[in-house]
Amino acid sequence: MLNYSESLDRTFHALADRTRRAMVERLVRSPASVSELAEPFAMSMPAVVQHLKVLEDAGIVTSQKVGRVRTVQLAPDALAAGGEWIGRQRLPAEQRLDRLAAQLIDDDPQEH
Amino acid sequence: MLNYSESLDRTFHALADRTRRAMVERLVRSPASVSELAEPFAMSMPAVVQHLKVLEDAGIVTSQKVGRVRTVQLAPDALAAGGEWIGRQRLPAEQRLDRLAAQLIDDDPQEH
DNA sequence: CGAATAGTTAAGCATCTACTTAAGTATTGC
DNA sequence: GCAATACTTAAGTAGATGCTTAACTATTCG
Repeated sequence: MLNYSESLDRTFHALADRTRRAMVERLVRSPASVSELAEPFAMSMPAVVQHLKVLEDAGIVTSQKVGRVRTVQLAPDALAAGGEWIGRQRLPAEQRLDRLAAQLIDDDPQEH
Repeated sequence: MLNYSESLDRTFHALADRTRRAMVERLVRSPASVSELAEPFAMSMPAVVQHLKVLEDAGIVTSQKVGRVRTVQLAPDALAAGGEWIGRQRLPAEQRLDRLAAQLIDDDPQEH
């Protein structure tokens, strides 16, 4: 198992490339083959496969090959750790506003 | 102004390094000088300054120099765009669970 | 079987990244 | 003024990254 920091390194590094983000956005809709994922990009097949490897090493996608087709899908909670890390880095001022908002909603649920 | 994709590139790239993430975590507590930020790391001052430049180029921190001291602080909503992008990439299955949870809370606020 | 399809492997290359050391420039305190 | 402090600038380097082309393997279809 990877340590937490290394895992965040890989997650954020994987997301730091627009091609890979576009692949993730596509995979939110449904799983896809490597060719389907390659189709929108003016890029060789090996390049696409290398991007997929980065996503897979980061635990963002999983894949399995059936026959000659590899199907790639988003891992459940793929981006949870990254999202949570970001969520934690809020200025105290913002956190206070968040708590205030949460409290208003809690106190008076029928008003929102 | 940068386009959205380029801005996400920089944000996620900035966060893909544990040294820079540690700096962000430190800055959540309060603004700090370059030397204060450098202190936890076994790294030369120029290396630290280069990391800060990456964070600043990504819009995650801002800084200004007064006298010989440069003070660095987290930008308000520094990570908002990155957090929102991640938030959007949820499998439909997870989104359904989220909506279910939200609905349960809305329907029955005193029960949680 | 033989051709088309889907992906894989290997090698090479320009550029970027995360450092380093060395030398410089403003401030500030004595 | 002069030394200490707090950066800053410049130049260099090993290794990672994002591609490429070429050649290969496995599977499916007619």
